[in-house]
Amino acid sequence: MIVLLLSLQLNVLKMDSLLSNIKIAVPDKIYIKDPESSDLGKRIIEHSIILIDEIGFDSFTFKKLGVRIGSNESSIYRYFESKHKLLLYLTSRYWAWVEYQLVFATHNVPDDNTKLTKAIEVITRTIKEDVTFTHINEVVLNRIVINEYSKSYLTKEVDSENKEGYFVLYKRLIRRLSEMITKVNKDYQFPSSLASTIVEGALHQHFLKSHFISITDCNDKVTPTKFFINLTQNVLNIKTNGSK
Amino acid sequence: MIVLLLSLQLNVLKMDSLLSNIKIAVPDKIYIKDPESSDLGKRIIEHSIILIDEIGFDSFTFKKLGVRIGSNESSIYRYFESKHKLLLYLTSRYWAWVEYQLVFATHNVPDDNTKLTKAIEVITRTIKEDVTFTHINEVVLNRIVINEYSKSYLTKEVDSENKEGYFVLYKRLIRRLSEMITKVNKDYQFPSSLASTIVEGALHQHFLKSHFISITDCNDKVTPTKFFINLTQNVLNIKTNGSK
DNA sequence: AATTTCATGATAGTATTACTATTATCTTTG
DNA sequence: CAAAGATAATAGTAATACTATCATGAAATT
Repeated sequence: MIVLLLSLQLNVLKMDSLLSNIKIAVPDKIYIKDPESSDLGKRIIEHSIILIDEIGFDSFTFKKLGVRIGSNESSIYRYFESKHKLLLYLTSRYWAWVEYQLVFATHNVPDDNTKLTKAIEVITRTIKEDVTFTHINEVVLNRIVINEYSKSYLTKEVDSENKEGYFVLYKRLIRRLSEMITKVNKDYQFPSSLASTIVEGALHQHFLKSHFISITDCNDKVTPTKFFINLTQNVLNIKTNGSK
Repeated sequence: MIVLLLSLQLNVLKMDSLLSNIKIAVPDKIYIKDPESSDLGKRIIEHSIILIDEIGFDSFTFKKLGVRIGSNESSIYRYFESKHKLLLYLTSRYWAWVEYQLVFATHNVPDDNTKLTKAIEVITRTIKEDVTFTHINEVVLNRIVINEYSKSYLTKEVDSENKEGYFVLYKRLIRRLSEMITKVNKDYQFPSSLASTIVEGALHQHFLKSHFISITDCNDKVTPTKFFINLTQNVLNIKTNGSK
């Protein structure tokens, strides 16, 4: 596992203490050659995100990406053995980034309930701006996750790929949320299912508000965040106090 | 729209009254030629369900299906213009079947809360036996929906296909559930989002309990049904009375 | 300065997919 | 019995998802 530094605007000290806690990493078997290790690799990541967003993962090919970045199909294959692995890589980085944001937003928050609420906010919000100034555009990557993430695990190879560790980031984020739920209400019987429902459900509600508005209440004003915070508060029997 | 009779063991009178209410139908543009209208058509449906379950939708091809049913690839193309349309057809029939079960299980139930609970049971349960004795195996079809349904709408063509009416059955089921939620609690602000979360979330929990057990509490004893009934009761502030 | 290494590029090739088109054959119905 | 309609067989196409080989150019090593 290679530790992957996310360049957020933090001072070094804070970053260090956070990183020692969470170790953001992408399982190294996902790629053949680390795309962060070269200029071409970074261009592959940057433009694959843009291309997949534009034409959809199904129509996306390494050949088209090659044309886009002025490079050769065969060169891209030296980094990723298939477009499926590329998707796995991109979405892993997304979940790693969300986990980082979650740890950052919730550390040093003393009240467990406020902490949970902040966690749900981070997980369910619409990403509006490209926070980091790297080759990865989080706004676009978020759209890809909404539109394509399910395809990365709805395969006949899930079980073997799960064993290889390709979904650790996703699962760890959900487990983190699950633990926060349990801290707020020790007697609640389904913390993991609630957590996985929030993470998956948020993606789904974001999708619905763009394509199936008749089966969601979410829109630009009523956000998935509001829906899931309200839901969680009710499910865990939290008395809403006046404070936001 | 051609009305599609589901051969359940019901007396004709009851069936008539139910059908007049719900009109179970598959949008006819989904297929080129109605597969119910011929023996070959029915074999296509029956064995496509089995084959997709066996090898997964991604590896499924009309050529392989042709070999399986001792027919020719080109003949299958006379019924469906693509395997994507076939998926749309199969899943539409699934949702139509669930809707039918839902209407059947909830009609004449006077108490709104009991009605909602029964509806959630129908939507979230594991299908254990092949109820009908047609060419469609609902147990296997249910597995296909769990593993492949998302792929039918996570495409660049969703909006145009939605306009063509390919997702009406799915949306109508969710709207039906949404209405039941509102009847139980008129003040609840997110009935549609709750309904879509239950339907999608149930599929997801079923998937998780087969492949990612560490992020769900569901298993053979703790069913997705229990989780979602408990969740809904809490979200809608329903006081649990002793009666089951 | 020569050489080895290494990353990338170019080209070719393969099996499969997702179809379309045409023609032949077989079955049903008038 | 003939015509119509359904199905089967065959061929063909462009694209996909790769693999393999060889060339080139730049950087690092000797």
